[in-house]
Amino acid sequence: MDIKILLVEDEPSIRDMLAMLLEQVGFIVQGVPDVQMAERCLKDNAPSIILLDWMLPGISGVEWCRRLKRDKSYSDIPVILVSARSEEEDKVRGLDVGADDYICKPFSPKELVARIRAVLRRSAAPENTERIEQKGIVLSLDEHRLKIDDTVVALSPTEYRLLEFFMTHPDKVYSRGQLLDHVWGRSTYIEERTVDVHIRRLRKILARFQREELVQTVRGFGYRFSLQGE
Amino acid sequence: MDIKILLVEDEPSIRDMLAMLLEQVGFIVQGVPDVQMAERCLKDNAPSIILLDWMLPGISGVEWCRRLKRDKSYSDIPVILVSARSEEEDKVRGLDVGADDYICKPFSPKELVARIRAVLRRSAAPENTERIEQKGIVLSLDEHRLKIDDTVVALSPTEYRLLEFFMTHPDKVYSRGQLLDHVWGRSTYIEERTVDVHIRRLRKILARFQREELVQTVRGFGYRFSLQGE
DNA sequence: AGGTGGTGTCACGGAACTGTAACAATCGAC
DNA sequence: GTCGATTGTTACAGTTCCGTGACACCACCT
Repeated sequence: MDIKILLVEDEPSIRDMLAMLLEQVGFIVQGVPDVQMAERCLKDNAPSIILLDWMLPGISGVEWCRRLKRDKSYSDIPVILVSARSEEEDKVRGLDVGADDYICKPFSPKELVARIRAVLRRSAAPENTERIEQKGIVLSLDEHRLKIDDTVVALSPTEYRLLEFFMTHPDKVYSRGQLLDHVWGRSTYIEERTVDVHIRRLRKILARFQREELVQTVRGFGYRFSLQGE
Repeated sequence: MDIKILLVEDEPSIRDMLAMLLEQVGFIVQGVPDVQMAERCLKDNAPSIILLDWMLPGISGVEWCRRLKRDKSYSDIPVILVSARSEEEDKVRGLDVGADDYICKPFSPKELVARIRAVLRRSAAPENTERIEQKGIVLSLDEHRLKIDDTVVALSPTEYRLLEFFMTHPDKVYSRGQLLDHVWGRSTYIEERTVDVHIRRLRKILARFQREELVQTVRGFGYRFSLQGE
């Protein structure tokens, strides 16, 4: 899961330093010096979060933040305001422009990273409160628990995701590549044969409850989770 | 049904801004600069909720909150404490004093409104009594006390809040990040692994009463407080 | 000042998980 | 039936994840 940060900071030395720091932690950083450039990146790159300097030449960061948050199409991108001044008035004004967090220079790298993670964590994840039931197999997503015939069954994370995907997409054939995309996530590079092994592991578990036939092989294409027998 | 907010904040600019913000959302706001004025409003207006600045001239917000919560006739009015960043560490004390929630400047308007609604919803719900009981474990919320098998057990504030959260949200998996949000509060930036340590401490206490299995690890996702065994 | 309890962080080690290779079994076309 | 292609199965090593104890720091109390 790639996280793209749009870093808006006019002072080149600071910008570069921050970019380096953030890339080192694993983020993908696009650094720009002003709001004009930032707006272009916004459309092209769809950043996950914006790190925005308070003071900027031309349109200030605060002002841009306010506009962003008013704009329906961008208001859900979290913004962290970065301020040089550490004084009261900033905090006060920080309130009403809709920034999701606020950090004052000087700050420690650790604090910055932690705050970015916290903001991202918060803005993501509307709570998942579903419950899938098929053939006596009950997957309750919020409890993260699998029950077959009223018996609790332990699953490894991958097995769980694989089964979840199958149960939400029954009776349809998926190639190994598609399964990798959906269960492992797009940007992973894994041997397709690995899917076979996980299918095997899942089957082994289902076999304990005479549900082996649910996961079917479609030779030459992939696998299918079939509710109607055969 | 109109919701009346009593806003206690000494700094006029902040007070006005908050008042405007809240009125815009549809609340009725009465803003006052200190505790003396606040007490008068309390009697005249019967506010639905109090938004209380931490630092106030004369009697501090914290102190007043403590008194309010001791006073039977007012203890059921919910209080949200508002604190400047520098006082962030005092969060624990804030909740110990009986405040229903706590929010740090700077915060987004969205967050503030969300918290007000959440607190109101919570205090309106009749199910939120001052007592939670599960499996022989009794949390008396008003006393901040824990009893297991009729034995009083000492808990640190964090342990208490963690257990309280678990007991009010049983059988559901929470990631470390979600636990940080709910138990430590948003606007904290703490290492996620710290959650592990507190889980460990809580388990250690529960183990003294053969309740270890209540707190379960869900590998790759988080933790769960499970009432149904296994 | 010194003591105490609470808290966040770190480092270490062990356990669980997972990808891969290697081999066995099966299928389908001829 | 034979043969190549495809899939099933197993073992194993590398990696990730989690539990645990230790420790430093801070607020508070005496």
